[in-house]
Formats: sequence, C-alpha cells, structure tokens
Amino acid sequence: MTTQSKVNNIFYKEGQKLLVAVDCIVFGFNRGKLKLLIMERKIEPQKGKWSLIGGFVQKDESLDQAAYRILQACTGIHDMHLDQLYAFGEVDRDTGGRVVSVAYYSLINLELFEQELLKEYNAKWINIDDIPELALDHNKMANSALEALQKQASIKPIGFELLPEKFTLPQLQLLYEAIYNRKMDKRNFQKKILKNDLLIKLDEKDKSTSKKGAYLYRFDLDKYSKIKSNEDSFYIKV
Amino acid sequence: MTTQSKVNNIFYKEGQKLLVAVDCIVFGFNRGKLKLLIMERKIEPQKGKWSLIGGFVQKDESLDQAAYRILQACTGIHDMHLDQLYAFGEVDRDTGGRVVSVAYYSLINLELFEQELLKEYNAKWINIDDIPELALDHNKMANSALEALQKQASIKPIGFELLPEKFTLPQLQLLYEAIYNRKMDKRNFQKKILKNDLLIKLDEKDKSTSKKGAYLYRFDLDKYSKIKSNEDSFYIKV
DNA sequence: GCAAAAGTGTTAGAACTACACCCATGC
DNA sequence: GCATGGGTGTAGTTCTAACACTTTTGC
Repeated sequence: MTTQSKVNNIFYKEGQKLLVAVDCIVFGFNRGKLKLLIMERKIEPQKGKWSLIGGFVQKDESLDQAAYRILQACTGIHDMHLDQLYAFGEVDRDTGGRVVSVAYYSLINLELFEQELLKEYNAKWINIDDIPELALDHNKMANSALEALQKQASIKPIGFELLPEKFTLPQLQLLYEAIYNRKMDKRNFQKKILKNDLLIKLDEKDKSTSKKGAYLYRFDLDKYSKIKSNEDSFYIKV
Repeated sequence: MTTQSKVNNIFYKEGQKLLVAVDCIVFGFNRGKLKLLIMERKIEPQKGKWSLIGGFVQKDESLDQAAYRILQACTGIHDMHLDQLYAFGEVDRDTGGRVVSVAYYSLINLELFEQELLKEYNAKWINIDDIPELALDHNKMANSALEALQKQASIKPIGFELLPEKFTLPQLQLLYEAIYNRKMDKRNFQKKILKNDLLIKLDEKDKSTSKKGAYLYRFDLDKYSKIKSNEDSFYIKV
C-alpha cells in the first residue's frame, strides 16, 4: 500500500452513519435496599424482555439531552443527577443491527419519583442483588454502573441524590452498606462522614425505625456548592 | 398528549443515524516531559489545524477496534494500552455536521514509536503544558484525558506503559511529577512506590544522567498479572 | 577536589481499625 | 421492665509528610 492510500484509508474514509442510543441505569434507595429501575423492552429485538431505560439519540439533541429526555419521561423528575458511564460499541451488541449505546447512570430520590409511571411504562424497581437477565448487554451496563457508583460514593456525597432531604445517620450508613455490600462499624462511619463537615444536625428526630428515634440531618448544600470546584471536598474511606 | 403517543415518542421514535468518530489522546514520556501526539487535521472542517488523532467508526468494527486501528496506524505500535475516556456528543461540536466522538486515551512507550510516521502523517509530539489550540473540542478532550491519567496513575502502575522496560526510580518519579505537575520528595516517593512490591531491582546502573549512576528497575509483570484482578493491588498516594 | 545526582532514616501528626457499653422510649 | 435501635470514646496501628546528610564518580 502506498503512503498516500494509507492516509486515505484512515482519514478520508467515508464515515458510515450508525444508530446511536442512550441507556440509563437508574438507581434508587428505599428501606435499606439499593434499587434499579427496569422496564419491559418496547422494540425489537428482544421486545418484551426486561431492560434498562433507553432510546435513540436524535439528530438535533446532544447525548446528555437524549439521556435527560428519556430519564425525565420515565421518572417524572427534573434536574436529576446524570453521569455518563461508558460507550458500548461492540458490533454485535444489538442483534437487530449496528447500534452504539452510550450508557448513563442516575441517582434518584424515590420520594420525587412518580409511581404512576411504573404502570404507564411497564416498569419496576428491583433490588440490586436481584437483577434478572436483561436485554442485550444491559446486565454488563448495570454492573459497570454499580462499580462506578462505588467509586463515586467515596469521593462525592451521593446521599444528596438518593435520600430524602432529611435523613438519619443510620439511613445514610445503610445506603453505603448497600452500595458496597458490606457491613460497617457505626462509630467509624459516623466519624468519617461527619469529618467532611457537610452535614447539618437538626433538632428533629425520626422515630419510624426505633423507639428512641434518630436525629435527622440534612446536607449543607451551600457549603458543598462553594467548595465543589475543589474535587477533594468530600472523601470517605470505604 | 396521550399516554400511547408519549410512549411512541420516546421508545418507538425512529433512530436517526449519526456519524460516529473516535479520537485518541496519545501520551508519551521523554526527558522528564509528558508529551501529547497531535497531527495536522486531514479533513474539513478546520482542515490543516492541529488536532488529535482520529477517524470514523466503520459499520463492521467496534469502537475499541476503530480506536486501535487508528492508533496502530499512527504509532506503528501493536497491543498498546487503550482506555475509553468519554463520549462527546454536543450537537454542534463538529461544525461540519453531526458527529458523536468517543475519545480514547493511550500511553505509549516512545522507544517503540516509529518516528518516521511523524513525517508521513504530519504529526508531532508536544509538551503537555504547551498544547496549542486544537480543532473542534479536542482541547477539552485532552484536558479530560489528563485528569483521567492523574486518577489512573494513583491506582495502576502506569509506568509499565510509558517507560522503557528498564528504568530508574528518579525517572519514574519524574514521570509522576510530570503527570501531577508537582515536585515530590524522593524518599517518600520511593517508599510508597516500593511498598507495592511490583518493582524488581536490577544489578545494572544507568549512568546517563549522573556520574554516580542510578539503579535500574523493571516491573514484575508476572506478579502484577497474577493480582491484577484485585483492583487494589497498586496504590500510590499523590 | 568538586560538582552533580543518587541513596538513605527518623519523627511527629493524622487517619484508620477494632471494640462495648449506656440511653431513650414504646410497648 | 424489657426489647430495640441509637448514641458515644479510646487505644493501638498504620500511613503520611517533613526534613538533611553521605555516597559515588566523571571531570
């Protein structure tokens, strides 16, 4: 092959247009369990199988916008937290044709979730350690998302997203234990989480899980947004 | 809007096919400097401007394969380390039309790089703190890749990729200092790097940078591949 | 003999882990 | 009054950061 034709082959080669999808791994937290939102797949191939929430990217919307559009439609929530996870691009990942899928993951406060959408879309929340076989490569996506969540949970205060505005320390600890699938010592956990100085202790107690009641806290959003630019503003060793 | 038409709109909406590209951020290390490989852009728009190495994904190749194909062509290296960075999908990121680009980054041992390819492709290595204005959103990509490299360097022994097979501890420290753009204490650095127990001290010395000479080391690839499955097998606090 | 880079050890502070008992209250 | 979950402190260990002098050898 000549030099010029090599260059041609690599750089001038006509692009072939592909379908681009987004799939969303949506996490929620309730009663000490980390949950994943799945729905019945609406299109071929594998129509009717459980799958992540997804759709095709349109020509006039960005990847982020497509993910937001789909997630907003499926949860009823606005301004939710959304992170890109990974682009899945195996040739045969979708048996119906060549589709590149960009996966996003999102943390949802279940109190804001519109439950009636479950029926509308034939969707459900399942426990994270009870995920059925999903369509295409969606199990792989969900597993990657869980790994990403584990990394994120140690460097960002993700309780912001998954818990109600007011929550107790035992609740927050249950969240971390669910994410890492591991029991933690409550004294050490509280020391580590409070050291970040992003929690405000309230005078109220939540008595829904014990007779004594546990103090409610809320995140100091002001303080967090002020120091957010500094990536090291939160850290919890797990 | 009726429920059914909402469902139609989200899930059945015809996918619109888009161009998908890969762009590669290629790092090298030489004489204490971290380097980035850039080349003259070969296609419109912004033809002739400096840019990352990239090309279009073909219908019969995965994203990874496309990145590998392009990188292999531009460096002459086989089996190089390649990590997906992020999918850039703003609508107007390519002024020539809608293109979603999946960015990959790679660490290259400059001893293996085929220098004659620089002329062939009109490419060059530039210092990481001396990056010119690049085409499209390529500066953003390069910055993200550097951040990813910083994260990676603390949890994976990336010296494997960027240094020759035999190297000295001062060399390795220069690499870390270049990645983090910060001077480090050599005693503490050596303690931390040696604690991972992945370096083998050789009897040879490299006298190219001092009269006394510095001991050469090599990575214990066997040990690393055995424990690689365990993500925590390497750690250096930076 | 001296300049230039390589090699080496200690100490004080911070962070982490492990661990057990009392408290408040609804029943 | 007792069962249940919530709250709290300490001691030993490990990790980290700061810091300076000696060694080697080509010139």
